Amino acid sequence: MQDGAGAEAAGSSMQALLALLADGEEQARQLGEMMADDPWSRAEHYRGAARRLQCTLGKAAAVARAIEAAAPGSSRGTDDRSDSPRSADESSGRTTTEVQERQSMFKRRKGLPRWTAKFRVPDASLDATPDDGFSWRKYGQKDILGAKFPRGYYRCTYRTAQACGATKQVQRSDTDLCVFDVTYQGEHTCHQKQRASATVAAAPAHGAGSQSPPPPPPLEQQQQQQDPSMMQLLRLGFKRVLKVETTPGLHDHGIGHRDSGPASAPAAPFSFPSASPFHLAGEATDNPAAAFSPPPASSYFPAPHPVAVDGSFYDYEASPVALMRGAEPSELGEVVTRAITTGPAAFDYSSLFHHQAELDDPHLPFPPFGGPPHGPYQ
DNA sequence: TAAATTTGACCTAT
DNA sequence: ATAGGTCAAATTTA
Repeated sequence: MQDGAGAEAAGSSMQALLALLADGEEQARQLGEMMADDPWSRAEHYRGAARRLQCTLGKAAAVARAIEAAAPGSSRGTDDRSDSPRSADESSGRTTTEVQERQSMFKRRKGLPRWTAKFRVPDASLDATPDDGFSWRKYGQKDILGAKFPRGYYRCTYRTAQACGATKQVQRSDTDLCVFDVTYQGEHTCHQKQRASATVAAAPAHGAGSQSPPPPPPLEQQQQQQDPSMMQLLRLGFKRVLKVETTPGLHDHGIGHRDSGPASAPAAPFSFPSASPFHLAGEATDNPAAAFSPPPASSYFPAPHPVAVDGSFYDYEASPVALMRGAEPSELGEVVTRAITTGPAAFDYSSLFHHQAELDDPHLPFPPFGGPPHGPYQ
């Protein structure tokens, strides 16, 4: 529902925003070319380009905020346009702005942190789904090429109520009916409390919730570095470099990043129930990648870590694994092992994760710092 | 009756 | 053109 006045006002701003974004895109592309053409040139070049890009994106963010303020409700958080009828949309009545809005929305979503987990249910015969204690709402199902089972699409139950953009995709393994590959995207910003008891939904058929908390990521990889918050990073002017791990064949870097600052994320977006129904599984069946995760995840958890429950397991995978699972390398971007911010205060678990950032622009020579370059947004 | 799921159409990216 | 992802009307469930 777009309110007339607001929408109009937003219209021109939107044009400006789009223009700025286009600029940013172009600048990023140029930066990428600079890199490609002259990989040995001095850092100043890149710094300058990065600064420009930063500036542009900062302006874009400002405009976006202005739009948001002018037309509240019309564009909620990550995505929300629940009521724009699509079927009836006069096929041609779409304005280019609408189209672009939609596109940018897609990209925004694409940029959300993404990680994968495997769940095992005790009984393959049941069409059970793993339950991690979070409340999800199924919004779609799709047959996937090459997969025996359809993939289920879920989003946080509180998506509209609390503008929580967390989503997940659940895919039953072709080979092991007890196993489910669950891909999470976006962190929970809602205030729902993760049910600690959640038993792997051995739960009969439907009902049951779903699962998956983005708990502690598998800090595999040996690398450990200080990972200041993104804002800090920006403040440092990209000085501090995150170690990026590239996947064979690729040379652009993806960097896990936190999308919009936890809107109102009070503290840790995720909580770890003292008794999670899952326990990390190192036995990721087929992938050698499992070899990467020697350090028992448990050692990273400050507190009681997941406990095994009726044979279920829960484990995180980093993109390399995903790669092995047949994902498109290009779609994976790279993995960035993020370090732990020692700051006890605002300890954000999400920074522990291996975010699988997916770059929209493969030319981007540096991490997609989605954050506005100017101070802490908000 | 409200909330959740199903399902086919629609949309975007590749 | 195709595959994957999302929407929303219809339907089912609580």
